[in-house]
Amino acid sequence: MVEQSSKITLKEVPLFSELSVDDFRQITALSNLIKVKKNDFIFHEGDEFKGLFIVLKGSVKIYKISREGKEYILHFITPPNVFGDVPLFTGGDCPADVQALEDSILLFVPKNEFLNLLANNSKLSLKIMTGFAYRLKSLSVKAAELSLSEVINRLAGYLINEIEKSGTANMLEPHIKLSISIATLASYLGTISESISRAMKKLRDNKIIRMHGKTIFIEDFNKLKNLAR
Amino acid sequence: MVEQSSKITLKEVPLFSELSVDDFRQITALSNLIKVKKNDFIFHEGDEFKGLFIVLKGSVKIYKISREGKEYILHFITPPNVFGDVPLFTGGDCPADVQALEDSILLFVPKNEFLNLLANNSKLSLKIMTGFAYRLKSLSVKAAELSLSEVINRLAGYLINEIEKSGTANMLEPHIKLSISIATLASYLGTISESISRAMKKLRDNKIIRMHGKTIFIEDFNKLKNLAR
DNA sequence: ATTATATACTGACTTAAGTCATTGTCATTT
DNA sequence: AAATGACAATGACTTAAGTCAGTATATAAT
Repeated sequence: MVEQSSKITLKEVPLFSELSVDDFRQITALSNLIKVKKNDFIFHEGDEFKGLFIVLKGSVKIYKISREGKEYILHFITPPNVFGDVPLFTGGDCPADVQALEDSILLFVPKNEFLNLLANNSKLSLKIMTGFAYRLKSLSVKAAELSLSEVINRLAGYLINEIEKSGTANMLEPHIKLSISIATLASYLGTISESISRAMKKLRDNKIIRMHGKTIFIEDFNKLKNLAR
Repeated sequence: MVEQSSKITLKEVPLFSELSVDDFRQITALSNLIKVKKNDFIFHEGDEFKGLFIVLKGSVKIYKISREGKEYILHFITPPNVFGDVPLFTGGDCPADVQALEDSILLFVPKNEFLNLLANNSKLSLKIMTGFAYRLKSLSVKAAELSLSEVINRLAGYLINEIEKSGTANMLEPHIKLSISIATLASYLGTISESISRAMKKLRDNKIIRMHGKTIFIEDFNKLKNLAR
């Protein structure tokens, strides 16, 4: 998920690919590039909402934090995707925390600029709607899995997804490189690192996966799919 | 949540309130009214996606079901709201199950009709985006709560929300009428009816709520808020 | 009113997964 | 090569919440 970290130029941001020359000039004039280091916070839940961000390089996590400090990661955002767009429409303050998972470059677009752009650009609207729709779909699955599936099933689901993104799904031995720590993966799957360790061990013991460092080889894709439902 | 079941006419559907006379005529010509009885299924996960629905009267639940038959309710939809709009943008089949919670009247709009309408109507786009944004926000909270909070905290959060919707939040004793069964509420909160019964009992024992049949009176709003975080 | 059927509540028990503490394994620096 | 620090794995134990079974209380039907 974090591997595609090559830098993207503004013109390559799909969200902006259909803008008129004038609109594009306006956006570049009013937006600004923000460089953040690994673990830097972009904003916190409850902060005043000022505008949206596009990830050009690196990756960030969008997450909620409990009173006791436990975190649940809603989304990982990688280039060339957007975050901080929801409050454009709902109003209110920042609804979650955002932190950089690695050194990253973001483009910040002030909310009013973006809304003006949106009013006159149906293609931009369609992109926002489509992005929202995909996120709703993935969040729906995540929420349902938290309620209906056990840790090992959620882990299996995550691995299947990553395999599909990796393009190795049809190879003899599909594989992925884990680009995040076990603890981060645990936060994303709504559990703790120990439970992920134990679930991974079960998958290894049952000859469903094999691990070489951070690389996970899928030895039995069917069994894994079956676990993921 | 289900109490506002008075029937809404097509002109009163906010989604359509800004349509031109021509567009409105077109929509009414190509859409159709569907009457469903309590417990009727509107569609199932995996069914071919044909278009979206607007709830004019009654209410439906959007839910996912596990292999073992346990259900998790993602949303309740009441008038004048929409469902089945996500696949318009993501493509693919119906992503969840939908069942009527009571006798209901729905308006069905075929997907291509709606997409045509959308292409020439920026106000309609804005409404869709806003609806998506609110749903993303509420689903984010639901998912995070499943991971970070216990049953009693999620129940407290639900009660707070219902109280706020009821308009009795500032009365001496805020109250709501539970319009759904304990089992349905449990599915919405990602648990089972027994656990909701026990959580309710705890709230009663601690003098946070009092119950008269289906009506719940909040005796200590602050304590309830504190439980909900 | 009386029975029937749903829904809700309660207790006893089990289990998945969390907590805590310890040890093991890397990767980086000196 | 040794040492440091971060991350990962494992074992022992606890706990929230699930399962199962039985009872009580509604709501509806005769």
